[in-house]
Amino acid sequence: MEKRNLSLAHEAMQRHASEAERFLKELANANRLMVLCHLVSGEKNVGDIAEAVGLSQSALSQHLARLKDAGLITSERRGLMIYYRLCSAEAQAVLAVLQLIFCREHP
Amino acid sequence: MEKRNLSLAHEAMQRHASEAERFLKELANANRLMVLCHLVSGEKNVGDIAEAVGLSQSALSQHLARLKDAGLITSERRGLMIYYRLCSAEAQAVLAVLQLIFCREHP
DNA sequence: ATTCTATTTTAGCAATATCTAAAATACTTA
DNA sequence: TAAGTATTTTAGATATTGCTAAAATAGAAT
Repeated sequence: MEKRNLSLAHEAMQRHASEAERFLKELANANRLMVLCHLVSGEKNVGDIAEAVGLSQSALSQHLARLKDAGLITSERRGLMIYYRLCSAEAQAVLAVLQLIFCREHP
Repeated sequence: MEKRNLSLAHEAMQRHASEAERFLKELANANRLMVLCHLVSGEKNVGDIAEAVGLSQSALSQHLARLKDAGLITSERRGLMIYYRLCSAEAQAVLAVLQLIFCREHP
């Protein structure tokens, strides 16, 4: 039973690690991080985000689709524009830690 | 001065985001995450880690070299074996958050 | 010195990521 | 309905990732 427990623990660890990997890969990109940081202060439309982040609309749209597919953001159309907002508490938690680490005034 | 401040802020944000990206890319891999998690409980040699994580020594060695290069771990030879240990408070902080998110008993 | 054990390095390959440019879609307004 | 605006989708090019297999190193033991 010891061996079986160990391999069960190992499989659980692998499963958790794979989930964490999928999650972290969404964040591990400077442009997507900037998008998410901009969304922390409230919803924004694509054009506004593109300007803030400095990306072509097409490139940004692909990032947004990815983040939405991963469940980190949601979108809502109102008139011509489509507004995106953060919807993941987990992402917000990690963003907060990253901000402490990388966005200090005096590193 | 407004425009210049904005672009300064934007450049600072880009710099921070790029640093965070480099950091996150090191973590955004299930095998490296498992390595780091094993090192949280203290130093280990390569063979032990390879067995715990289930990777070939060569593949593991390449991951370890990467993590070391990124400043997340250090190594020390004692006799035949080389021991690795975690040396990044930042990595530990993020690992702690990830554990809360992904390693709960009841998700 | 030769051999053994632990680990690293190199080369090469298949899969993934990310951009640009061009075409397509969706809603609005004239 | 035609034209305009906002956004998405597709295609393709280039770079990066992460493995395996084979060769190279480093220190220990015989």
